[in-house]
Amino acid sequence: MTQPTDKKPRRHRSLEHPLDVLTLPQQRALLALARYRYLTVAQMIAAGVAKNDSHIRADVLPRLCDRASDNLVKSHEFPRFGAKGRLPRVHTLTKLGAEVVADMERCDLSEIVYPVGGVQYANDFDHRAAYIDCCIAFDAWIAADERRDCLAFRHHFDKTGANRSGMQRMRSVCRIDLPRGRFIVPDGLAFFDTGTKKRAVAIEFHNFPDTGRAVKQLGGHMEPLELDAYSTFFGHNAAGRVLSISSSPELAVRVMDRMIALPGFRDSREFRLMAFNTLESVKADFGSGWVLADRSPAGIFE
DNA sequence: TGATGGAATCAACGGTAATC
DNA sequence: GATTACCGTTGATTCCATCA
Repeated sequence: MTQPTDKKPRRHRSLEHPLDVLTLPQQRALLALARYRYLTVAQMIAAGVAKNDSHIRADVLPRLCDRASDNLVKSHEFPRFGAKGRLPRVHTLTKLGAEVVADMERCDLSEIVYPVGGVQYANDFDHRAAYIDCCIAFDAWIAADERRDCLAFRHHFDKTGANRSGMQRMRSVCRIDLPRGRFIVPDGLAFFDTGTKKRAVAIEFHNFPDTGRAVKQLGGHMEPLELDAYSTFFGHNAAGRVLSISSSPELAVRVMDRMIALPGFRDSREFRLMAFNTLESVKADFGSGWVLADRSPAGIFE
């Protein structure tokens, strides 16, 4: 750490200064948090909040989350460390932050989702952070072509109802009810327009080395695909798809090989509705690199 | 088993440009 | 000229992996 010097201290806008004016990066940070719920500084850069991490840490976030009482953003530091150094801080909107975003978007506060209970996913950090990386990449792909449009996007960590027994039990907004009381909760549900056709997709991200677990998870999508449950969910009449994203190319290969080895899968309708990719490829360009289990092009994003 | 390097984040500082 | 926003650099911190 650098030692204090006798030089004049660097000046920043006082945290006591009223929040009358938000800078553009601060506005972008609030909108990004409303979109993705949980963001690290690196993810804020990916989401276009600013180009430099130190700028976000030193100039953007302090005025949003280091105030005495009227913070718009809450930061959470995890007590544990990851395999490659410490885990980054995660930022979320506060209720006041959600109110500011609702005012910026000219919408009702109920339309702005923010985590009421704060950040509670230290054990799930890698999975959720990677999933949010995918969401940011998806939005970047949408924004890259004006003909594309995201019509709806739901995340598994968004809940409705109350966290207590009662008339409205808490449930994920991604829950898809199936016959005989069964249900499935994909990591994400998206409905978008590629510019040439509309697609309804369920997104699953795999970051565990346990291939069997990923295959079992994907196996749970067979019935919803057969029933076109994802398209029906969004009121769409074409076949729904499943997007399987693996944390590494090696895991993706193992998952595809295990899936294609399932009896009857290769000749099923669901085979053509399940596409595979890697996190690295998706972050580089969400719309490319998708293949079916036999490595043939999936053709979903054309 | 201890030393060392790699990887990643964070904090502090300085430079530049825009605005008043 | 002072203030502020934005960006880049540097060093500290922490853990894990590797090697002698």
